[in-house]
Amino acid sequence: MNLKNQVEWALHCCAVMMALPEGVYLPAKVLAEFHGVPKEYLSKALQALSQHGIVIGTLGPSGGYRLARAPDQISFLDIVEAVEGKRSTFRCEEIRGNNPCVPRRHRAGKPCTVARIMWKADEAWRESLRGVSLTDLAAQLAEDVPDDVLAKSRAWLLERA
Amino acid sequence: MNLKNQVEWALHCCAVMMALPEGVYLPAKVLAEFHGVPKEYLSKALQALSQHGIVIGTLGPSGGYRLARAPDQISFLDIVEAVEGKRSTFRCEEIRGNNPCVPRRHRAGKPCTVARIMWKADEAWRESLRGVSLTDLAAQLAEDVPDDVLAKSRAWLLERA
DNA sequence: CCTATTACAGATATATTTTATCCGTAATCA
DNA sequence: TGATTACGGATAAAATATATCTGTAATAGG
Repeated sequence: MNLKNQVEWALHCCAVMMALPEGVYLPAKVLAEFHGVPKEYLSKALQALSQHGIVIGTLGPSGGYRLARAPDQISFLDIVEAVEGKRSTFRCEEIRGNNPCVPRRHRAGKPCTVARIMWKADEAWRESLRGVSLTDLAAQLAEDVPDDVLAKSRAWLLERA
Repeated sequence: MNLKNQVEWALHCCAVMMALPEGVYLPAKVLAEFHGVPKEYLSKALQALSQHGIVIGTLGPSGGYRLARAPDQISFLDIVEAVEGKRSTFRCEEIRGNNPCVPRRHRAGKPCTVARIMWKADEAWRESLRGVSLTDLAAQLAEDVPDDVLAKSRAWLLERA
């Protein structure tokens, strides 16, 4: 079980887009080159972010993408769910219904006990992601990444925005 | 991103094996029929549980599987990891290394900031699963499942053990 | 000892999902 | 008008999940 690599790409793209001045858009082509990933496929992830209102895409020359709201209003969960979907990682196939001892009428009732436990763990995962905003990420990046790399990257991106 | 259906099967099988008296083994064939799932493929999951020391498999007639330790010593995480593996759901492909502004030498240092956050969420998921034992599951099942279904199921299984 | 039954390991096959790539369209800016 | 961009849909290739099949070794019971 793996998350799509698009999730990683989307997160890094959002991190990068935080550096954009007001009204400036970054083309998918530039984001793809910066991260060394295929442009066409990355575009699908960016479109998913756009459809979920996390980024804004504009057409034409000087078009591209930028964040749709302030970084502190965008959580990791927003981004992950936009790309990966909101469904739980655990699919309950209701195999308890195959128990030869349970009558067919017994359809209703609570969801499966096993599923409830798995879904709760899934919610813990989401809760953890919900608690981290892009602002939090920026703060961590400021600690982790050397200042010159940060500055050079900003310049590189703005040249191409 | 989905967990394997074998995870669901393995959890339900472990739930069922709690009902076994000392020294009694339940064949994969019976577990498969009880849950309405293909025997051959279920066997792979049971073998994974066996390899990880969660169940014990014995050969020959009257052979089969039983839990390797007390139910309160087996967590959901044990079972899930046995079938699904211990690797994080988030694969970091180190795309930060593709940044054209970062020199090649810069290999070392901390793991990627984005990855650390994703791995932390993964750990929250595991922590949640670690906190639920088979005993906890049994308690919940006692509440959720009607007594007669529980009794009939036990009888059905023991007939075939 | 013989036979039926079982777990187990490995090879193979099928289905589904992920990972792309390609193309046409519409919008936008110079 | 022409270059550039996002967007949507179709298609293709690769990886993974979902099985199935085979043979082997161990074991209980006759």
